[in-house]
Amino acid sequence: MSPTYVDFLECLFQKAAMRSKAFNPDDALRGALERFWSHGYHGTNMPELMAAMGITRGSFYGTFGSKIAAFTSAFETYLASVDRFGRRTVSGCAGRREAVLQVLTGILGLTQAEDGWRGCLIGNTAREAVAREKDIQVLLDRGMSVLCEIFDLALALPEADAPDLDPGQRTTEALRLATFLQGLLVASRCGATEDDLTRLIAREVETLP
Amino acid sequence: MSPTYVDFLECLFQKAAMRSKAFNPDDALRGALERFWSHGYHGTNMPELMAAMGITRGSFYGTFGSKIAAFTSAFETYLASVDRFGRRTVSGCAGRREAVLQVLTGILGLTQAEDGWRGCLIGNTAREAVAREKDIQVLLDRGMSVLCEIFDLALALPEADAPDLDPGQRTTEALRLATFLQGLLVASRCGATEDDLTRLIAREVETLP
DNA sequence: CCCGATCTGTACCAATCATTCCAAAAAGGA
DNA sequence: TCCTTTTTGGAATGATTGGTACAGATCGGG
Repeated sequence: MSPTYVDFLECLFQKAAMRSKAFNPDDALRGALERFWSHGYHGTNMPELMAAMGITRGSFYGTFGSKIAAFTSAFETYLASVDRFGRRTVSGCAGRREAVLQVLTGILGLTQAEDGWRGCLIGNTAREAVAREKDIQVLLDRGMSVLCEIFDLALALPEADAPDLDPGQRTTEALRLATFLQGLLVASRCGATEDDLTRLIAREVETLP
Repeated sequence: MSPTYVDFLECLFQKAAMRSKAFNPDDALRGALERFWSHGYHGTNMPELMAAMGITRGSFYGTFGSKIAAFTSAFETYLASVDRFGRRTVSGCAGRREAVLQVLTGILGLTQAEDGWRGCLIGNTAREAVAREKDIQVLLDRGMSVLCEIFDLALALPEADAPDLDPGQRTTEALRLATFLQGLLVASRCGATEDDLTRLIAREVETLP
């Protein structure tokens, strides 16, 4: 009997007695994200990175390949999380003002760990030398798009006593809010107090069309 | 005749046959600023820095002492320039809306060199690891204050068809504008087009109280 | 002219960078 | 238990970091 497609599939999926990994790559990636987020790409060296990931050299290079590759993966994880977080936040709100308020304070809250030093990984990376790399540039553009999309979703909610926004208006406002959010995170590292930030957000929500 | 105060002054100012420097320290500092501005602190190594300053190792360490000291001086230069630039811009405007528009577009213009990569040295530094240094933190706070002060000055101008702002209102609005400006510069590195930025600024000026 | 300070360039320092190699140890699958 | 894979950790890679030391060339002031 000649070998069949089933035999081929057997070969395709054969794991050949592979020992299961002792660490969870997703957990390790979350550790990497935590570190890159609070200390940046250049501010993280390999010993620190691998300590944050809970693995050693061999496992790191065997699984992730290089520092920049690990960063890219961690960045993707970050974007996916922000996206989920934003959508969940918006879906829990009734009106557009409330949604914008919740998203702004929510993301600002995410960034306040470590004495407000984490900031937003997108904005942080945008200022780093590594952002000159073309691959990273693509990630940054995607990051800003994710933020804009979330605000766009928030602005699509109806608001009592105010007419709905048309798509063009929404796009501009969404970009403005994403931009403002990035500014907030810079301000938080330049002496702005918690009170300042709250006041700025409130003012922003009030003047929303 | 006993030595007099004049003799002391002579000693005080005596240069002891010191040969005048062949380079202008201010020019060198401007070169350092140019480099730090576009490439950041960690993105600039000593050969690159000294090349940008137009001097060699001996002169550098003899005059500026260390990389971080040179950065600090360059940062001061930047703050002084922004301060002068902002005040001059405001003083050339009649109304508060015009002044804010001119300052925003003016500073944004400063930052657009090198394919928009320079950004604002204040915001750039805030995202770098070196910002954890206490001395640098002080500079950052001062930087944000300078920006706020300029916007405060702009907002103090009268505007036809709108009541003057009280000082408290001015302070909040100034912080908001400085924050927004920092966000603009992040956005400009994350795929926002020239047109986007112009639209954002216009929207900001329109909704000014 | 001459003394001393500045400039130039090279060689060197120890530390750190990301990365590779390897051998021994540990552990899961059969 | 045996085999294979993964993990571990030390050693070493070559490149680069900021900083120092020092020679000789250069030049300005007295």
